[in-house]
Amino acid sequence: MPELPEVETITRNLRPALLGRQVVSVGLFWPRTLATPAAERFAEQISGQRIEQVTRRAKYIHITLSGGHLLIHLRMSGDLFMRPSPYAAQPHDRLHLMLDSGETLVFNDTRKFGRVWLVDQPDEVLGKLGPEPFSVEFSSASLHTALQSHHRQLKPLLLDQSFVAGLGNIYSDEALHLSGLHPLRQSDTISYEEAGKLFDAIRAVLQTGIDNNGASIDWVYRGGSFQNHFRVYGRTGEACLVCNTPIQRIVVGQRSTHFCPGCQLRA
DNA sequence: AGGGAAACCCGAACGC
DNA sequence: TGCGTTCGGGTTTCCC
Repeated sequence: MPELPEVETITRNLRPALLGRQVVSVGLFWPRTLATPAAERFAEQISGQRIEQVTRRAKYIHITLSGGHLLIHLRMSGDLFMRPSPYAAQPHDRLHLMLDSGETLVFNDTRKFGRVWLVDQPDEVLGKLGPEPFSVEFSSASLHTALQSHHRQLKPLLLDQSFVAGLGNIYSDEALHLSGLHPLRQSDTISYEEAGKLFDAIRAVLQTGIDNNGASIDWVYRGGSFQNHFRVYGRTGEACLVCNTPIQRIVVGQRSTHFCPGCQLRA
């Protein structure tokens, strides 16, 4: 389930194989993968375009083309990788982009949640995203202000991509534990000092994830090792690494939430 | 405005 | 063993 560190890793790995290449042709095996535009026009619109930039914004992979922008969201089970052409479609392959390099960019997605956009303006897709966690716009002070401006539980707020962009279920749980904050705390009760701890924790868990090439969870994304550093995620009933209290699992906003009742007081 | 639920999906895990 | 059921995960959309 690619979150920011996993997407960062995938983007970094793909960039050298994509930069400067031209899209020769397209294979589309699950039309609903295309969020926009219409499937029948996608191939003709993207063919012949050159890849000028490969970056990441939140959990989106942003491929700047000579005449547009390709945005890819892997959602739960999506994966993106290069294979030598010609490449016969494998189970769960949704989209192939054949490049002039003799390689094919493969979008494989078991659960069909992933989406691809081809737009003129990236903001059509990225416009509502909140601050990038590592940007200068995101600071201890801005986080505190933003927390004060809502009356919401911390966990769902961290998952809200318009609040801060890129945190998923795993990294939210990890950040809350690292900062010692209960997932059900109301955002407007967070002090300036606590906001500072949360800010540091968000950056720390994401950076550790990136340093470990992301986390290998499920059978989908592989390669990273951050799962070996989880403090609470998936450790229900196991001892907290800080205070030995058994990690508890609750459901918040339909999402499984892991926390330590010893370190993360609800007060 | 916030929160709950459903929808989109499928393989793994579980229950019998 | 084999079947049916439940679950999880990111995001959007709808409803209260």
